[in-house]
Amino acid sequence: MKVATFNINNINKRLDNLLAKTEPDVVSLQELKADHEAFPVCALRSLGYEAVWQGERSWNGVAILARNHVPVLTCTSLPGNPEDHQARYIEAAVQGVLITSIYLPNGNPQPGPRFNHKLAWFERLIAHAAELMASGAPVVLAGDYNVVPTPQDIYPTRSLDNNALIQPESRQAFARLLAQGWTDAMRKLHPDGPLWTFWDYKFERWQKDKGMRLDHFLLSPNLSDRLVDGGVDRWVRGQENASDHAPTWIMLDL
DNA sequence: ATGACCGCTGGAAGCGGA
Repeated sequence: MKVATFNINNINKRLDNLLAKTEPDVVSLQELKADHEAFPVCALRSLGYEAVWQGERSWNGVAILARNHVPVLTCTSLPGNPEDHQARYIEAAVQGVLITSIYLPNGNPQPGPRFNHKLAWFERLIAHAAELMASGAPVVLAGDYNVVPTPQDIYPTRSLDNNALIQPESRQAFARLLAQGWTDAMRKLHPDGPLWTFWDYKFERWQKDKGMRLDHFLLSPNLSDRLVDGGVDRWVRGQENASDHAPTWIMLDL
């Protein structure tokens, strides 16, 4: 089973290049930037994908696609705060594997209320992940975590010292999540070196290959030894009208 | 770095993103 995660930065602007070459079995999408009714159901179906999604006007939006299968929806929001109506979490089962699409709040500027919101959201994710772990189900926690887990996951710079993505609190939250027993799939496959999944639109970051690793796959213990391959489809970031993220994928031998 | 990008809304700049 090939699973991809992709912050697409508006699904209706980038449908053409979404699934063309890599043919993943499951896709976790973030930043649909589409109202619930504007989700391109028919276009995706013509490409062979069924979907579950949570849309939102203007911002956010998450989806899970499956090729030749209908994802079995289990959750359309992260438990723990009934007042949180942003579309940042969806969860579904595909062929017996529980898949998420996580779009964790960015948290800038830091410090401030937005950063506090990010950390609070992270706590809810940690609590929900603990329940998923305890269930014993095979789980892939896929998504855009908006966290640079370690210094090796970002190009050398001091200009982002105050950025929410690299703060100790953000990194500690990610580490606490991992400590439940999850495996950081991409780092397991590629222990050393850059694994950028995002390059800022500004300042020629793509041309200079100054990126960061924000999109992650966390695997439950019963899936970690099923992991056989994974990578970043960097070529997608180099296309015209690209998202500022590149699709990231793993292969599980089930 | 006092940062030049992109997409959103509304119909101009301002916000959010990371």
